[in-house]
Amino acid sequence: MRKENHTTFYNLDTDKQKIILQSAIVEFSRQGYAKASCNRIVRAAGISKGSLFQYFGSKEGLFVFVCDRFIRKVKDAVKHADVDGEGFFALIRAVLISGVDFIDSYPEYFQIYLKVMFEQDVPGRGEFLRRVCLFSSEYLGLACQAAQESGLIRQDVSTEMILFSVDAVFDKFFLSYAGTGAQSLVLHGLGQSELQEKINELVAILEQGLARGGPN
Amino acid sequence: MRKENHTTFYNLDTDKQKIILQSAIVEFSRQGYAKASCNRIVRAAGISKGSLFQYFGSKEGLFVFVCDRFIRKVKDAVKHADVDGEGFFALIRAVLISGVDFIDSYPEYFQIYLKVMFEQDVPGRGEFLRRVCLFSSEYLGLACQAAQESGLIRQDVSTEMILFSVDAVFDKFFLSYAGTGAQSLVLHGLGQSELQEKINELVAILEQGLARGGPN
DNA sequence: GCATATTATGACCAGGTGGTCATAATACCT
DNA sequence: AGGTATTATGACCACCTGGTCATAATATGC
Repeated sequence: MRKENHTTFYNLDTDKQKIILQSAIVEFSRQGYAKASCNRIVRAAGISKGSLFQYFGSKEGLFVFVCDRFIRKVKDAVKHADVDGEGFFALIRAVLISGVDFIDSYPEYFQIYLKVMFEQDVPGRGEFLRRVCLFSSEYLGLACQAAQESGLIRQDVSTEMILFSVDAVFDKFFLSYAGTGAQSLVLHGLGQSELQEKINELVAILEQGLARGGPN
Repeated sequence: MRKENHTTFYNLDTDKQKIILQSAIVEFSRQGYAKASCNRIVRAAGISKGSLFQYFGSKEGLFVFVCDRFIRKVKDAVKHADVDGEGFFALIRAVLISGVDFIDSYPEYFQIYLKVMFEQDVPGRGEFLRRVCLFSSEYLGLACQAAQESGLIRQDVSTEMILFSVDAVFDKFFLSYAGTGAQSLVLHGLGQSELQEKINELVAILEQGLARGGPN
């Protein structure tokens, strides 16, 4: 594998950089890693194959480059998410809303994330997932623990299982919103207020459970 | 595409049939549809390429054949699942347990299901998922509705969202159990009693919610 | 034993893949 | 303008893919 030369890539017009990156992102988001074709990427970007390999060295190098950009976007999104109100369930709401925002802003990136999640032999898969999910396992995990300790949520089940339940709801919610798979619940294309209504229902269930009767 | 000839396949020794099928199942479970290689399958099965195409006509034909077997196993599993006890949450427990049983019995089939779930351009994907998930969308959906109507579970949220929540927990539970992805909760390799304990916790959360205090 | 029908085989095909590299084009400096 | 360093290009490579088919092997019927 020839060594990549990111410098040459960065010397390009910003527009051309964007076109190339976007072509790669679209291809990876549609095909995942293994099925993605460098030929299609260069065709879409309007550059020669030699150039692509000059910039990124290999298919793997290009993919890692794209993933780095992705991670950067995720970090930005997490940083700028603001929790509206106090308490554990306000946090849950905030995460749901900022997740939806992220999918709206970068739908292709989200697709790449999903593809990588369920594809084997993707270069850097482990590290990539770890970094993307860092939020869940660390930030959210700590939040659950803190909420338990301060008595905001029940203490008679393990923090592990609390986090698991919250994650489960998040995962399926975002998956439904992105419209992937044969989902029963249609979230994609809903208006702001309708979506808010769905979130309220979901948090109500998470908070008070499915059993009959109110929260107390 | 030459027409397939299942008859010729069925005329084979039962053992040879099993070897061929198993080779295909293993390949599809590891690689999904697109990445799966007919060459690898025939090599693993110890038959010639021509024979495989004689039996099944095409890669797609082979895949559909494998999927049919899968569907049959799912139907059997659903049929033989017995609900221990009464009420909505006994049903939830039963589904979790029989799901775990299925994954133990047919781990490769479950992997194929996961792969198909998140892969595009898989022949018969839509119908396959519909048939596998028929249980969720129909049986379980009706059960939720019935439980609401008879007052077993709360009525102030939509049936749709109830089913959504239950599905979310199921999906992540089975995914964790199968050990796919970078899961925080380790379920795979747990003993019977430890697993039962996890299920109890999970159902408790589903039933009573995360908020402080008991179910009433 | 012979003739016929069925089944097995793998060399072969067109097309796609990631990757290379001699050559051409361009930019830059004096 | 001339010379040098950088960048762009696409024909080409080895390899793999799903699929075919003439031929060989085998089973069957008489």
